[in-house]
Amino acid sequence: MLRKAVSWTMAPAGERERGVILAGKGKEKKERQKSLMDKIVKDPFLTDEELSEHFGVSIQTIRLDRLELGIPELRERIKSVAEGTYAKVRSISGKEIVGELLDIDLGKKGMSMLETDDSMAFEKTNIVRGQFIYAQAESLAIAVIDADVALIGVANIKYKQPVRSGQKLVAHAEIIKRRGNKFFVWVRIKLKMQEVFRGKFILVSLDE
Amino acid sequence: MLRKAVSWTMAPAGERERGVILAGKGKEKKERQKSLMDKIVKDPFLTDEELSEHFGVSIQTIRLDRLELGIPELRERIKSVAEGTYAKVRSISGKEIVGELLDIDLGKKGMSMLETDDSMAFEKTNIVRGQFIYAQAESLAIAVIDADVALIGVANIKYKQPVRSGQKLVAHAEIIKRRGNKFFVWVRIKLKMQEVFRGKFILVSLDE
DNA sequence: CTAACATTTAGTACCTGGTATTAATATTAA
DNA sequence: TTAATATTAATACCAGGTACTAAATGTTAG
Repeated sequence: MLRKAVSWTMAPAGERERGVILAGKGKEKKERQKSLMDKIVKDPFLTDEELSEHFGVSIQTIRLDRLELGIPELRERIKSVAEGTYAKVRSISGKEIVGELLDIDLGKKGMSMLETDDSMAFEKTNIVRGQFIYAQAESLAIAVIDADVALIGVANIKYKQPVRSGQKLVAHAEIIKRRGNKFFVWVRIKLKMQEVFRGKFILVSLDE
Repeated sequence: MLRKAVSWTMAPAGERERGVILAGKGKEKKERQKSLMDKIVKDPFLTDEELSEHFGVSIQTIRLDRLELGIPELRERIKSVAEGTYAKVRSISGKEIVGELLDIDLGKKGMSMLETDDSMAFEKTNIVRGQFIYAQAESLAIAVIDADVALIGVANIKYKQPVRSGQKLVAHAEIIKRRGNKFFVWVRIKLKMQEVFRGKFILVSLDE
């Protein structure tokens, strides 16, 4: 309908760049937007009102800026912070066993499966960090000990191949020796037929 | 007026045993509230509307329940999840390093501190799980390598003493040898003056 | 059976922190 | 002056609530 009015909001300054036209006011805008982006990244919990006070402009201007910069509203920002972190935290600190327990023969052996994902890997390479593979092995080793609580004494570990996120790891643990309250457990982790990790754990049962 | 119609949808056959109906109403409420609390704790992102559909009651009932149970509204729940994890998560998965980096001399050595807490320990014994100590060591070893990405090849580890939650661990890492893109790093973790962990990491830089 | 009570539902006004749209007003370069 | 750009304003609307009032519907004791 009123093409004129609409065309204003449809032509964001950052994309126009008609040579030398931009000066004075345009710079203020660019600087504000840069600073705005920065501020919101640092503190996603700021409302448009707080931002408008900080920059000394109207709320509408802040909203236009967010629109042009593609920054979502407060609630969406908070939500994504919450969602992004909710799952991760549970997986690393919530449970006792890392991965899914597939089979267990208490006091003898056990098997678990870990489906790796991006949150476990280095961003650039998609290679899963060692701590997650280690955690799978350690927690399975503890699980096979038929005792209420067990604790690692010594571990001797070898990472044989890098693992990429998305790959499924299957761990086998076997108690190979027992002396009193000390258990010697071998854990091998395979990716398909390839062994990617092996380690020897010496665990100490703390039961009386 | 609409009450009759609603009461139909309130009796989903399987759940209301006619024989026990005498003791009924009060227990239904208590059970629903217990279940509600549980559900919200597990998934804080549920709206009252979704909850009302799940329990087959009106939105108002859900709100009354929340009021009685002291459960805040959706936005407050999300906000507290976001706020609570915003700081923590950066250290465990957002950043590459576990613990706080105290000092670093890139390519030579580094030092980090990890304040252990209950979430890192076995509930019964308060003994910190090995994976967290390991993660501190591994991530520090990676941090001292002056390269964009590094990956663990082999690790030889010894846990010398159990650590209880609440104790502060100080890790020292030192590059002891370098051969091409392979780095040999020693990491020692101490609790006060006592050494609780030592390990040798062989890291491979993936930079071209 | 009925009155008293608990439980549940309905309806309304209001709140925050927005979106989307239209329009008016500065500012400024050419 | 004129046209483009930037800012502000005003309005209608939305989700997901709070707070409150009123009423309908069980439930149960007497």
